[in-house]
Amino acid sequence: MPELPEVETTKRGLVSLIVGQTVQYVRLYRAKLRWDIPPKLLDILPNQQVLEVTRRGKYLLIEFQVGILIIHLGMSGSIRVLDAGVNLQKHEHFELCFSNNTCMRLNDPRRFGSVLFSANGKHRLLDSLGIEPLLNQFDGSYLYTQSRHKKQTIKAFVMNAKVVVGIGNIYACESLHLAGIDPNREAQSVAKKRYEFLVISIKKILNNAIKAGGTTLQNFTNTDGRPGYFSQTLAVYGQTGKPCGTCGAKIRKIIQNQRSTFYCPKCQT
DNA sequence: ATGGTCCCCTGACCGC
DNA sequence: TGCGGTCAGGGGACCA
Repeated sequence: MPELPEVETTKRGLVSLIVGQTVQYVRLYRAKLRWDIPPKLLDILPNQQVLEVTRRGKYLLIEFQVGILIIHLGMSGSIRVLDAGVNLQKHEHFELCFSNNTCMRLNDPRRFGSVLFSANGKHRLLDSLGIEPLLNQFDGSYLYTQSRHKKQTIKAFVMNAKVVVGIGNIYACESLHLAGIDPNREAQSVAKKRYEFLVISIKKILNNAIKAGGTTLQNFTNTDGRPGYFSQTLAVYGQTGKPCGTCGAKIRKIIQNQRSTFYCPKCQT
């Protein structure tokens, strides 16, 4: 579920709710996620204060004096903060309970998410990540340079986290549509001017989604427990057969690298 | 190095 | 109401 805007929205919720709180205890209800949640967290985190909550790509980073908790929501993960003692719901696998009698719970039905820990603040999964798409350094020149000699499709290219983080399937489709670029094109065949427009499109799409609180899809729950998202208009994603808002042609769905791609065959060239 | 494929898992939905 | 098939927002591991 979560793409960058959802993770960013979660991060903002956590900043307001748990920064400064001290962990009282940790509970592990089901350790088997993508990787096992390290049981040592039960010993390490109690009495630790949450210093900061940040985001790198789609990873949430909860910083403590002793190290950082690294959380990825995978396809179906969500986090909420609620009063301690509220009945455990299905698929809630992990919780941090704080001394102010609230707790942060991770819910992840498909269990593609992960909870990791790093004592020194570094992690191999974070080391190889590309640039943040909302920073100024992410611009047309950067993307153009990275794309040279890349034969993969431009859609796979913009979704490559080693190039730029946080652009998932929905927003890759939406950004390419806004930029008028055919997702089937080879990355190396796209001109610099078009990359400049693509970068502007990516930033606009992501910022709009963050402003909207993320895109509502199935089971995302905001950190305060309310379904925090309202549906936002998607121009192409999931819109197979509907008329393109730009040119009126029918939106088409294809499969690229085992993922669905939605695009307008007429105005994306 | 690069790029494509596989797969982890559960739930929702659709057609019969 | 049940059953089987299909699909889903991620992304590391693995293979050519």
